Amino acid sequence: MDYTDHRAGFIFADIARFRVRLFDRLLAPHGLTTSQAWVLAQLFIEDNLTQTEIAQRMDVGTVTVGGLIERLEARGFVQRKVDSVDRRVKRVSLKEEAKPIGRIMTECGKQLNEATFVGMSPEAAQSTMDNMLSIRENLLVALEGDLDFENATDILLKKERE
Amino acid sequence: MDYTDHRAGFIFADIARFRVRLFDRLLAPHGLTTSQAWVLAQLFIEDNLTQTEIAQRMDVGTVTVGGLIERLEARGFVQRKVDSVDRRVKRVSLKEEAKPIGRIMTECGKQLNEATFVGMSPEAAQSTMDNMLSIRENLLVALEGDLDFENATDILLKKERE
DNA sequence: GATAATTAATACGCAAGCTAATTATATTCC
DNA sequence: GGAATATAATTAGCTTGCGTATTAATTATC
Repeated sequence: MDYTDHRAGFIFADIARFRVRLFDRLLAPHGLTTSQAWVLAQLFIEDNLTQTEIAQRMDVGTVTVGGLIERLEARGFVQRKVDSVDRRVKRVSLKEEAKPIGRIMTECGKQLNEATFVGMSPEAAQSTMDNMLSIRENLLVALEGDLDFENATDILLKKERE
Repeated sequence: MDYTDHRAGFIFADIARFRVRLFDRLLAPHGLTTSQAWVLAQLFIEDNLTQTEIAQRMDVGTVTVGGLIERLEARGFVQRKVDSVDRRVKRVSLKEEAKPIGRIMTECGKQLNEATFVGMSPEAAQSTMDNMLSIRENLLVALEGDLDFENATDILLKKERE
């Protein structure tokens, strides 16, 4: 399939959806979803973060993070405490119950990655990831670049005039 | 970043999310969302499909497709008619109002792909898409393969016993 | 020191994706 | 022919993600 093919665009979405489906399956026995595990992963990297900090690191809205943490709190994995200095912020910290989850998440991630790269050489897998990283940066630039996209309708009209 | 890095997993999700955000922005002036455009794309390829057929082609549940088509119908882009032979099925067809949307979608997709592959050689872009296609197939196999994943907890316990 | 602007979190609503359960129709198998 | 099975679509409920507006608290400005 040519990479400019319009169907190519859906491959990115498909892969993400399929990976979430698989990871959800792997995590379900432990009462976790993919996104919730993602939040926990942030806290394993650095604990006691603000909700806004977590949202920034995940490139997601504060509202979304708020909901995720609410469910994680209900399941007893994390706790929220109002910051003593700035009473607007709530700091999220891992509870003891969450500690064993870390290794499970790592193991599930490993299995998912194995399934993802089946039949590919380590070199091919690595170069794909490198390119994916570039693509991610490109998209971030496009998103922050205040949408320098030209209106599609305008372009079409212009073409017709030619 | 090493491709076995656990953060690598989030790149797939990030790219998909970012691309949807951008595509939604491009389509918003035309009253369409990314997923709705995806449905229309199926109908441009072949019109008068069953909801189940659309769901199969999109690798999505029939419920999701039902909702998407309901909104597309409300916007006047498609219509649903009960099949004359089998009254259980509803056939979805494009209305005249949807026809001009086709070229707009193509143009938006082109812009999105350009933003995606900025700074990459056509060869790199093509090989990335080839690899992505393999990955997509791998994940489909894993999904349909009735979950041959071993329970992560069991694996961890086994390792501890060693 | 009061007022304005900023910031953190939340409430609310929409769209999308999933599962499970329901309804209506077809098909298959005694 | 009639019961069991299968299929198409829908309903209802959950999680996630986004946008906008609101509330509470802090910081900046005059």
